[in-house]
Amino acid sequence: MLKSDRTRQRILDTAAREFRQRGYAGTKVNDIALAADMRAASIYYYFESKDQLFEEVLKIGLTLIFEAVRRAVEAVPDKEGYYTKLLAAVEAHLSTLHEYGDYSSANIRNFGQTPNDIQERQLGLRNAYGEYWRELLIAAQEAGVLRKDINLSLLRMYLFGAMNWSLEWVKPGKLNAAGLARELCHTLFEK
Amino acid sequence: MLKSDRTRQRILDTAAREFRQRGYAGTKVNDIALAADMRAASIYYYFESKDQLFEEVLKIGLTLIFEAVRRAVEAVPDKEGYYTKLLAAVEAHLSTLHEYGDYSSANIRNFGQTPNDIQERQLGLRNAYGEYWRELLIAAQEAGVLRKDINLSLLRMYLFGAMNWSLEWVKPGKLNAAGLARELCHTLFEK
DNA sequence: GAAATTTTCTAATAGTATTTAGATTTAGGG
DNA sequence: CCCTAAATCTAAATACTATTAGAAAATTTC
Repeated sequence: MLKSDRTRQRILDTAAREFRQRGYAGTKVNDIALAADMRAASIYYYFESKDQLFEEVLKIGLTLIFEAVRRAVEAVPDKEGYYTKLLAAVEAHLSTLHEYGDYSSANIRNFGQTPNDIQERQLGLRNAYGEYWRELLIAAQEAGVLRKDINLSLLRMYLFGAMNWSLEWVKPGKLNAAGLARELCHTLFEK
Repeated sequence: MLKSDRTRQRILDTAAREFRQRGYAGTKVNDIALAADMRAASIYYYFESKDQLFEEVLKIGLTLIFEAVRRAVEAVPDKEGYYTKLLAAVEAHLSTLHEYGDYSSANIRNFGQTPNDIQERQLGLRNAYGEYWRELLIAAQEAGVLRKDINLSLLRMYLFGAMNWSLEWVKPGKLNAAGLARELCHTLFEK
């Protein structure tokens, strides 16, 4: 790996941490630079503006989760059924959410306070992820894992809320994604 | 009501809206002032600093919900049982959350990015609200409304997440708190 | 190991933010 | 109406912030 790529990655990691903790406007380019052990001007060698760096962090936060969930669901053999698929999806979402907690949290915490033009460029990805879950839940309901009288749109929103909120209360390093996922699915779905 | 009190309230309402939309650091005293139809300096007649104004908004956001939930639960006659009490609590949380959406959302969105000294002064209230729910859920479980094998700490966190996330997806003016509460309780609890 | 390229730094610019001081206006009671 | 106190404003002090230009240092290439 090129040095340049490692530096770029270090800036992104540091920026994610700062954006998570201090918010979009509360994070100063200088904070990121000092925490990454360089001067503010050097950031501009890798990113054309603070906004572009922020957008990149947002995108990574969601992309990592989406890909992990998709992989996890596809890895479940069809014969295992939809309860197992849902469990895998929830566990993948939770474990990636926390493994890349600075990116995910930077995204979740700040999205609603992000300038409109940035929000709009992120919407495609967001909607795609929502759509992926929508279809997963429909399939699960058709397979009998969810009662027919459950409102899937609501269920999906409740599920996102429950999962994402874990960033606010799970103590760092204390994550047991499998356990959390098992309990959540146990509460929400029927085997 | 005194003019002075109305102006103070107008500043608070405007500040809550701005803090919700732009975050703690992203909100400028001048933004609040202009949106409230005055000059920035006038804010300082009512609040000693931006921080103090922000703290006040945070506190209101949580206090209103706590009080509404407590009242709602107490209004349920004991003979109705704990499913009804839980339903009342969820509905009160949701409807207050949205009725004072700027305050609640300012609190929920920004708490994690708030400077430490402010966070610490808010913790008492937060913990008290958490404790209130903890006891409510314990009582419900003992009454048989929640299975004995459900982990109540987790359930409480999932419940908070599901409820609070609604601020991010319920369209303004489209809230049906009773419906949302019914569906959420239907999914999480057993009658 | 010298030249070329990449990376990082120092220093300056131009624009904004919070907060204070003190002047000015507004509102209400007598 | 006038006087006082409350409320608001203008203007300025002081301190930050994102970004750029161009020099300096480090790294890579030959």
